[in-house]
Amino acid sequence: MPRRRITQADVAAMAGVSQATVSFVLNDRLPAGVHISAETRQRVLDAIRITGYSANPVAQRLAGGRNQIIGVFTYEATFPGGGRDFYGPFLVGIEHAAEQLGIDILLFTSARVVDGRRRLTRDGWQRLGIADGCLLLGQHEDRSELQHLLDTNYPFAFIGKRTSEGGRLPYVGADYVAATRHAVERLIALGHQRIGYVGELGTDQPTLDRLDGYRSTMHDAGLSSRLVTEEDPAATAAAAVDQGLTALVVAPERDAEELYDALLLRGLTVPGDVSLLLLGQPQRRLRRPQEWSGFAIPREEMGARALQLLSRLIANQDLPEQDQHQLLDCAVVEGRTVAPPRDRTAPGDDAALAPGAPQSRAQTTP
Amino acid sequence: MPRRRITQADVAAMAGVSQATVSFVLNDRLPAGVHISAETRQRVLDAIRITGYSANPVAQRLAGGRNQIIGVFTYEATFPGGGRDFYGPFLVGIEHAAEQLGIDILLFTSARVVDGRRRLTRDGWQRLGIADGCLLLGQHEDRSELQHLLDTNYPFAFIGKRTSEGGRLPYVGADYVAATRHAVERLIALGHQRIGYVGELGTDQPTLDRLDGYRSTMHDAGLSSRLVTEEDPAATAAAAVDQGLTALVVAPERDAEELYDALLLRGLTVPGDVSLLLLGQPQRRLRRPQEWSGFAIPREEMGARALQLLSRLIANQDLPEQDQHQLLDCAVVEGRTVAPPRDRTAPGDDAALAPGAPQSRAQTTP
DNA sequence: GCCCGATAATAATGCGCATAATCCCCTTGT
DNA sequence: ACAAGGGGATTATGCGCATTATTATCGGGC
Repeated sequence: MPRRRITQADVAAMAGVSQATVSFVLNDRLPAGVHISAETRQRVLDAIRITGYSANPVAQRLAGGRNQIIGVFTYEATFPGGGRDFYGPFLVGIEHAAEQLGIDILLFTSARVVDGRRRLTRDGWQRLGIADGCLLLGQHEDRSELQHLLDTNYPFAFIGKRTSEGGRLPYVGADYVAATRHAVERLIALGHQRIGYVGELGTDQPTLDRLDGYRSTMHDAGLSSRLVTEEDPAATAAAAVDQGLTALVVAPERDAEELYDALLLRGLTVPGDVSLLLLGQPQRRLRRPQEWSGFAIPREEMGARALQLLSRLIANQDLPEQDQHQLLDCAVVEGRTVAPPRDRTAPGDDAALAPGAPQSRAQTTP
Repeated sequence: MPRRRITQADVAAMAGVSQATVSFVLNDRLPAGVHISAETRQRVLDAIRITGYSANPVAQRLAGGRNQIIGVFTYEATFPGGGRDFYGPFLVGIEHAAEQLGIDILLFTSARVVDGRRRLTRDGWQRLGIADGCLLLGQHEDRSELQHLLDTNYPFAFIGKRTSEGGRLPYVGADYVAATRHAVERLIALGHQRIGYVGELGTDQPTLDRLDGYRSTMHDAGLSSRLVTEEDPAATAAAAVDQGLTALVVAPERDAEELYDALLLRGLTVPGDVSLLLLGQPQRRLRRPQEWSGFAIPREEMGARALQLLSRLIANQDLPEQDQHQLLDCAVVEGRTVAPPRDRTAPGDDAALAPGAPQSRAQTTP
């Protein structure tokens, strides 16, 4: 173990060539007009092996090269509210892909948090430059920040579908439309007709997609959409009762567990009287995630795929459209909160319950 | 938003000074012989504010400065076996502290994995140089790698107690000795006398500390130690029965849940016939962590404290001994797998169960 | 009147690498 | 015999910053 780190100059000296030659051999790319003979090339490679040289990533980067570091930026401040449960799986996927690609991950934890979201201001921009590119995570991205990324041609990719900026934003997302569609179809197949959508009418992409999936599926089935937008779980439960809904698809931003409790309080059983279907996974950890019927976002795979996408963006200049915008399927979660509607069978007819459905109310609590 | 990034030279031009002067003002440190007047200083500061300058971390680092990046290196390959569940909390703590200190985190996911553990070879060393310092995580560190770190005076800190290298290794660990001592005392206070230690006799620090805590506490109480080192859960259960043990303290490397099942298979109830106490937290996620009596390693706090320690190591040259070696207390987990020994009460006397202990075998399964 | 020291700042250098610009030599065509 | 061209490499430059060495000015002490 030498005291001073070995540089290209050291390798060059040993091989009897110039530092530039070493750099050319390493990058295996001859910038038009430069020629290296096979023999020289081999001498350099030998010297590299003998000295155990490896490039200094800092210098590499400063000189305008790549350094195999990819940044991860989360718009949401991760910690308040245990967002780690939600974002963790993405990171796991990212790390997994990084390991395979021989890439290091830089977490931009230093970015200032303003109004509960991280901002990419002044030093933020500079810090991005450490990495070859950056993965962006979270809902509330900032338009001007995006514009800057595009302007500077800095490689980046989103985790989560993005349609703004004229489709110029590369992303790997989850197919909420199809998943929601599938969920609603599942309820319809069981015989439900009065199916409500519980959630707020935001303009974020997941919400738009879920609403799209819900509305179009209901429409195709000749059923009418019923949106329940009450904030309060008790009010939601009341609305469901008033409208005689037999099933609810619930946006994960809503407190599903509290809705469940509110329904029980009103004397309704789940899924006996009302079926509940969760459209995704909430930020908060559920007490018994497996019990909830719904679908699961393939978060680990999204992370891994996003890193791979970004890696290719960095290598190639441009990718075919279908690679830049990837939508992954969500896995169906069977769960125990879905059953045929009561009104199609004799009241109290337990045979109508889904297979394996629990018999007592206490055990049903997901 | 300027197209080209603003450099110290830009700031210098605006303030009508030299680039070096800007650097001096920024670092607020005058290297003996250099003087900056208050007026000039202010002009530079103004220019910095106006231009929105912020340092390029890459250049900073290349020039031998600090760049507010701290590396995290995990010896164990994180993924196989869901180590994320175990290492995740450390990372959460690290991130939390990083956020407060304005530091970015670099995960060395690129380090080659050999024999299931990451190695800090060739390019590993170079890559460490990106960061101001590095946190080391995991059991199986390599002596020669450590030596290199010490030789090169590279700032680092361990998460987890380290006694090798003559106490020259800074760490933040969990106080396994005290926690185990406390656990055993808890059993003794309940009336247990035949208390066994289940686990292998490794030479890793946690094992040594747990054994130390166990042995010394037993000795102090005038009881004799009984080590059960069988690999197989069934064999362990058999040994426990043969020796008439009424309580087992279990190293988390052992499959506690399978031991539990094996005891049930032999007709013993937990905690009715045998109390179980888990000495820490297993890598694998338990089915019902809260049910297990034992103690919890303050992993988030360890991560945070380690980052703070490292940050201070980087800033100051040397720290007082008690700051370099920190042991944090483990939290007692009440759980439901501990009760007074059967032989002190009438057989079948349920009053001997811990308060709130479940009545049926099925529900007792943690 | 001159040297010394303190003050105030600048020029110069190097970190390790990528890359543009340049140079040398040998072959080929005319 | 000489220009043209291309293979084979080198030298030079700059990335943005920290730091060392150097320059310039001014006020006192003798």
